[in-house]
Amino acid sequence: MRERSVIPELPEVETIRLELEPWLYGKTILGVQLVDALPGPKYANLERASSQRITDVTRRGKFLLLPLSGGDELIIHLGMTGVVTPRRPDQHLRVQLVLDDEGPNSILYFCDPRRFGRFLVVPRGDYSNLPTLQNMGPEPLEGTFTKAKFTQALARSGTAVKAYLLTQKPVAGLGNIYADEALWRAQIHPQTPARHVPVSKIAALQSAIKEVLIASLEAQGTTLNDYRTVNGNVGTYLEELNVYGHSNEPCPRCGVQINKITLGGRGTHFCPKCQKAET
DNA sequence: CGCATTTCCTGGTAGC
DNA sequence: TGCTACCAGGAAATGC
Repeated sequence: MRERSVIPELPEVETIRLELEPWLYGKTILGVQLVDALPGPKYANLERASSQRITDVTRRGKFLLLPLSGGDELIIHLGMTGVVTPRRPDQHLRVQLVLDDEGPNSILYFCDPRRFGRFLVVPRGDYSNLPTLQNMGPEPLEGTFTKAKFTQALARSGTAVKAYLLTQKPVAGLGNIYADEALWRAQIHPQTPARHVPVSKIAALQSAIKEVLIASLEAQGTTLNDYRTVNGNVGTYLEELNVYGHSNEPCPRCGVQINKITLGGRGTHFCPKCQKAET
């Protein structure tokens, strides 16, 4: 297990899931403690995890879902800065899970400097207190992400397509980085109302989303800052980003300067020439 | 109900 | 150097 600094979207969460699986699968939780965090909805029912066995390590969008043997489910969302690690962090420790494991991996630490993450227990499959998970669209890399469903979802919203992608409703797992990258690939202006995305470009957007996520998964995600103390691998997709973080640099496709605007309160990067507004 | 805006939170950094 | 001000953003809450 490693620590890493990312803003976790689907590729980063899946990379983390792949590392967690061999560690956590089948382990029993012996105890759980909240540390430097107040009880509340972000840590709901955590005490229930104790004495249950982790029967699977799965993911839905950006949520890690760990079904437990007693009929519950442990849900971990990393937010912006959440880290799951067997190494005790120096600060910002929020939760520790004691596992029936010997040696250096016997405690799982959840560290979360900005406190945007969540670490809670629900009855298995009961997402009524997690509306984003409850209303989440299809997994982008599974067969359920069809052109027909995607077209219908886009038609339902007049919101700017970038902001709509971030709701997780048309498709799961996109965050600020990959939404910008996918729209650039498909040559769609981020401000275009979702239902005005030309029919001729919907398939391109669907493909772009899959391509960007697959390429990032292969690179083990994007690591945004230059942690020098990290041991272990660091996602390298940062080098392959075309627009995110590239404002005022030339568009790799046409050479025109990349613009940065605020959309839905989020930094949004696009090429004003390749990505024409549809209004 | 639909959509836009604000809130949460703190490390990093720009500017003085 | 040390201070202030501001920026980053996933999801939920709030506002209209």
